[in-house]
Amino acid sequence: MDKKQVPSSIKDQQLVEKRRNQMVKGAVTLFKEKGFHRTTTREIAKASGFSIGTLYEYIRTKEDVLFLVCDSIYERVKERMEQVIDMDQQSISSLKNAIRSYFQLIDDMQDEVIVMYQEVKSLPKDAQEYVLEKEKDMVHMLEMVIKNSLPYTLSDKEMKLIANNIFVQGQMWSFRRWMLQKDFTLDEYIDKQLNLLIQMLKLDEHASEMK
Amino acid sequence: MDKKQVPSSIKDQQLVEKRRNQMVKGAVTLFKEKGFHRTTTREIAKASGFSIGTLYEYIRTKEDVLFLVCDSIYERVKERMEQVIDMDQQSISSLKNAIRSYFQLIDDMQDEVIVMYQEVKSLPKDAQEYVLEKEKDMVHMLEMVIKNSLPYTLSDKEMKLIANNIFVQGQMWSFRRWMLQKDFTLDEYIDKQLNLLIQMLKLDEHASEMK
Amino acid sequence: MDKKQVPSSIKDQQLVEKRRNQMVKGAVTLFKEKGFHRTTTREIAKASGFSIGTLYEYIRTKEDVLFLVCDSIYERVKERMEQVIDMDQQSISSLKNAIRSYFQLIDDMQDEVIVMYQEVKSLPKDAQEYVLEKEKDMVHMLEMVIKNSLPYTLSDKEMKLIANNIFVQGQMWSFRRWMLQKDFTLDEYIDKQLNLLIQMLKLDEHASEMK
Amino acid sequence: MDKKQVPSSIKDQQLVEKRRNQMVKGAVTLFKEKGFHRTTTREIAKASGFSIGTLYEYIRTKEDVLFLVCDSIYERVKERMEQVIDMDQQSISSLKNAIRSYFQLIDDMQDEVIVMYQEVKSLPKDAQEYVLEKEKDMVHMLEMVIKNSLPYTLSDKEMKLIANNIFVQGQMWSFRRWMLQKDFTLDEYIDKQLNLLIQMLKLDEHASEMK
DNA sequence: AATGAATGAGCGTTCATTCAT
DNA sequence: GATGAATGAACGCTCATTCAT
Repeated sequence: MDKKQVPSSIKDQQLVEKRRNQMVKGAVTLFKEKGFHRTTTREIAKASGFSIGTLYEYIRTKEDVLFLVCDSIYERVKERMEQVIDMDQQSISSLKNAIRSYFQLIDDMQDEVIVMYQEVKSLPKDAQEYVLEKEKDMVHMLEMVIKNSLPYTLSDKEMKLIANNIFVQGQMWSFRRWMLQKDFTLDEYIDKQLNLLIQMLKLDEHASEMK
Repeated sequence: MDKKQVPSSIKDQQLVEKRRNQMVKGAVTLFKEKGFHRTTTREIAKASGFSIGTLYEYIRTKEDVLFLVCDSIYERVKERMEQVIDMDQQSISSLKNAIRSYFQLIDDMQDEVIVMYQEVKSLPKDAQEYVLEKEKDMVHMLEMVIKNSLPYTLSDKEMKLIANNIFVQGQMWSFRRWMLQKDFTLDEYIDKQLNLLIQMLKLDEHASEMK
Repeated sequence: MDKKQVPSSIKDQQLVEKRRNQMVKGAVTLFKEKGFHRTTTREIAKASGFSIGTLYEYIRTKEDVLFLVCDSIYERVKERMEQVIDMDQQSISSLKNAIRSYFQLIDDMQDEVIVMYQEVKSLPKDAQEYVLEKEKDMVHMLEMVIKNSLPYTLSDKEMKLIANNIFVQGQMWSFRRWMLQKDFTLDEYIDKQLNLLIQMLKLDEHASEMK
Repeated sequence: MDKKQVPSSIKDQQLVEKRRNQMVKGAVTLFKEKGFHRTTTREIAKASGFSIGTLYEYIRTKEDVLFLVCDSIYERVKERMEQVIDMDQQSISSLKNAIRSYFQLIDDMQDEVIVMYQEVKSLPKDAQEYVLEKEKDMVHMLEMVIKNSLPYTLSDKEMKLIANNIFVQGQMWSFRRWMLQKDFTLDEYIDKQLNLLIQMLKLDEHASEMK
């Protein structure tokens, strides 16, 4: 549950931060293109703008790079979700806005989402658990948004299920792009998914009442 | 769209078939355990019950094995879907049955679904497209089922979206098992997803009318 | 105490034997010239007459090569000692012959002795113990020879000490060659060491009596 | 034969001396534990209490450290031998005392002896020769002690041989500790070796006469 | 004089693939 | 048709050394 640390032999923490950002940026592109396993450490180093030796001053193993990438993605997703999701608001439109924002966020970070999606399983067990924990947090955020926006209550299980559905529908936009993105624009996709959601939650009727 | 061919240097087609079945059976287990990249051709040969030399009489590259595996999985999934999904029936309960069957099928083939899910991207581009085409077929089957079962019509796009949602909800049961399978039994999961679907499609009211 | 086994992925045991002999032969020369650490696996492969890939079909790690080298040296030394040392004979001249043979053997295998001497400590702990055990056996052989040849008895400790002294004096001929071999010919060295030994054991007086 | 110099870019000779002492002290411990090759320059720097950059201000190469270590060990051994060995005394007991002191000295410096023993061969050729020269000096000291203590004369070659034997018997106490030190206490070892020596030199009879 | 980030040649090892038997 | 020994390109990683600060 604690912030998992990847040790570095460099002392200057600011530099570590900076170099790792370069690294993650370079690695995401590569991982997206060829996957984690087909990407070599030398390629990562090159894409990051430094030598293989320098790369290894900031990580211990290739898997550390993957962890850093995953961690950074989640961090950024979570950060943006927090900015965008107002969990106090209690209205259908705030729910819609939150979900719309989440979908837009996923669209923004398509490459990252795809990488995460396909490569988490290449992480060592403990890193995998750490990352999964973060995913739970994010699903939980969606859960809260729905809960607070509904004019009625749902069982915990139902909440959980719906949150998972939405969460996966977001990711689906990225990893099933070959199927979806030639038939839908992002806005279309969002609108249609929201409509279905609204129907599912029977919010259309209430909407008139509340609005 | 044609049946993609993996060439073999062995003439006897029956033997080729037989050996490849052994191969797929052995490989699935290995891929499931350690993923495609961490599995060696020697391990595949051993698990298949023949030597590395023999393995290469029936395939050209390691990726051929992956293709064979993916192809076989899709074939089996599709086959079972065809058995189970009656696309002529026009009723809510037949819709429910179809989807229930699909979810059960996914539960049955969890390991295979995960392998497919995580390794398709390791396939060469052309094999990837071939396999994706099969996935489209399967989504299309779901689409047809819904279409035929609805007492009203939906736009093609909506149909497609709903079919994709259901399709992914099925897969989600496998690849998000760490999140879902400790909170839900399979039946619970199916029931709740079906309820949500029914609500979403506003079939609950019609249900009384129709049945 | 068991014959420690280095596993090979090659099945044909005769071939394994043959290849490992090539390997040991090539490696000894290299290790003598540059030491274990400065010798690369590629150099070993080349000196053995096969590719790096083939090398690794017959061993697991570089340290295995060192172990094979050490083991083979001890095996050969021991074998020759057994041939040469007649432990039943009870006479001063048989003692002399035995020790003379041992010294000649060491001279023959100078390179090997030096390698063993300098590199055992690079072996993994368990291999080290195994090899040391063999050394004990050899010292023990010397002990027996002395014991059987003496017309009087010595305490076990004294026997052990003398055997160790002789054993090390043998090795000394190799690893202090820079000091000894420009002042002594082998025969001179042997004669003088034997004389000292005879005096030490007070065998010169008895000699007249016995002979 | 000259004092071999390791150049430093630092001018202040006192500082050079001081830093190199730190360096040697740190390095001996490390070499003892893991050998020269398995010890990294970073570890040496750390154990010496300064940074890797600073380390390289006082040496040119890693091998320089090894040379400094070997040199320092020999210096200390020689120094102590000089303190302890009275080369003017002419008696058996002074011979015994000298050799006893030498053995005790070796016991004191076991780790250092082992380091020296196993790593000299890693020194560059010229440094090796320089160090070997020092060893010759030490053997020569033993030679002188024996020569002066004997009531009769021996040929130079015999002297040399005996001195070498004693020298190596000393070292043997360290590098064959696994064999000797569980069977002998240091005093036992010394006593027994001395007895054998006395017998070898036929000093037991003379002893009564002289003393 | 001291630091430590950067470098890259070079290491040990793996494994997909080939081909003589 | 089956075997498995042989190959070598390529990988992940290390570490002695340099040099700007």
